[in-house]
Amino acid sequence: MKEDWVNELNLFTEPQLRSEILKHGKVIQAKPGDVLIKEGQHLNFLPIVIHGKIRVYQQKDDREILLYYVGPQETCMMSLSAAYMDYNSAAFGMATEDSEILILPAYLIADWQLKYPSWNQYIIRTYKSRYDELLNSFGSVAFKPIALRLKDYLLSSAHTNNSKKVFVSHQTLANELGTTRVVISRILKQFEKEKILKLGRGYMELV
Amino acid sequence: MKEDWVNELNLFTEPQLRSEILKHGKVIQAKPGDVLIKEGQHLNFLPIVIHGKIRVYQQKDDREILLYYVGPQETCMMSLSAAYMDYNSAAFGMATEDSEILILPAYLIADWQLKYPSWNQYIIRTYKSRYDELLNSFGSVAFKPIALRLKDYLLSSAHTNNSKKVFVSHQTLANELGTTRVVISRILKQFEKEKILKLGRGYMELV
DNA sequence: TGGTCTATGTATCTTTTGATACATACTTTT
DNA sequence: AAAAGTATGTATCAAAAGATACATAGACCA
Repeated sequence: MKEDWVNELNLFTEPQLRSEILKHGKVIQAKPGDVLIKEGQHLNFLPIVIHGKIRVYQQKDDREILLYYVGPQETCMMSLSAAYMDYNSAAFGMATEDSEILILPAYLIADWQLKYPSWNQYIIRTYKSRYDELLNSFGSVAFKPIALRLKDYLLSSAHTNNSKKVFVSHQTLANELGTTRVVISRILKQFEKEKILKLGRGYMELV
Repeated sequence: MKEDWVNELNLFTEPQLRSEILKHGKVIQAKPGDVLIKEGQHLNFLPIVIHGKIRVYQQKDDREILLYYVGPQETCMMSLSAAYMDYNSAAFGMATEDSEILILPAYLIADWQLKYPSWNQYIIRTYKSRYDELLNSFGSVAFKPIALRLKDYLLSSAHTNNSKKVFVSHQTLANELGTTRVVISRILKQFEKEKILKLGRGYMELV
């Protein structure tokens, strides 16, 4: 049934808002690796993830660095900014899982902001949590050596998946942290010597 | 006359909002060097700068790094976040000029958000512009060598003041960019050799 | 089974950044 | 003018991070 996904996004309480979303929104599918948003791209829509996950990152030359992931019910800051001003995206957005994404036309957002309190709340919360997240990352990049950021990343990853095993390649870690593969391999090997973890192919196990 | 400062903040159009601000707000004075907000501090107020400037920065050990400046009519993200959740500040706020600051109780903010469109706009714009700013800084810290960030800083500083002369000490530059004085001195001397600028005591002149 | 792709290990060298120490010189205070 | 404080110049050494190159090994495929 068509309303399924509106119900899953049980964020928006006003019936009228829900019907507006139904009316104006489209749902698209994305596969892992699909780049939905490119840096510099002009955005006239707001994506809200229904299922799946989008990785938002910056890129320079052959380096990249993670900004955040957009999970179910969440949306992307870049697009939000674009909706208010006439703005271009400052980052890339790529699906990392099979995803279903609700696409809303940007011009509606400012409107809804005033009309629907639950939408208003949603926008504010998005800004707030993304800002805090970015602030955290900023502090880390500015003050922490890569080895420490790597350790933090692995611990948080293990915690999220509730498993000591983290399945990720060195190259991917490099991309998340904004450095190169060799640097990651070197540090991981050091960690192994310090008995902090054990290395395998395609994964590592924390101890 | 008491309403003077409300009129100067010609951001808020609703008469009722203006009178609420007058009723609940207090104006405080700050001198250069006054630390208004400390990292970790619990915030239950929202500061809006009327005159002057507040420097918002992070600190770790003896290092610090600039997040942004809060100028007239602007407010501080940390406090905004604190107003919605029960949050602590993630940064320091210090006056860098003689400043007049309007202090609003945090509990009013969520209320006003729904009642007054101009307040709503103000909050959203604040989040948006601060977020973009921080994103920019993040990209710089992640990808650019210090020498380049220093050059950017000086150029932007010269542009803002509309003068080729930038009056700032090496130590201050180090604090803005998150590094140490020696590093700055070294790079500046290099710039001088490359005829990019001339150094003086307490200032430098771009060419 | 051989070939290809991906992931990892590692050595070497360079660059960038940081830490420490000390000297010099200008400014402000007493 | 002497003293104290602030700003700058610079040498030396160490650590962190990056660049390049190449080797090995598992995974996957034809």
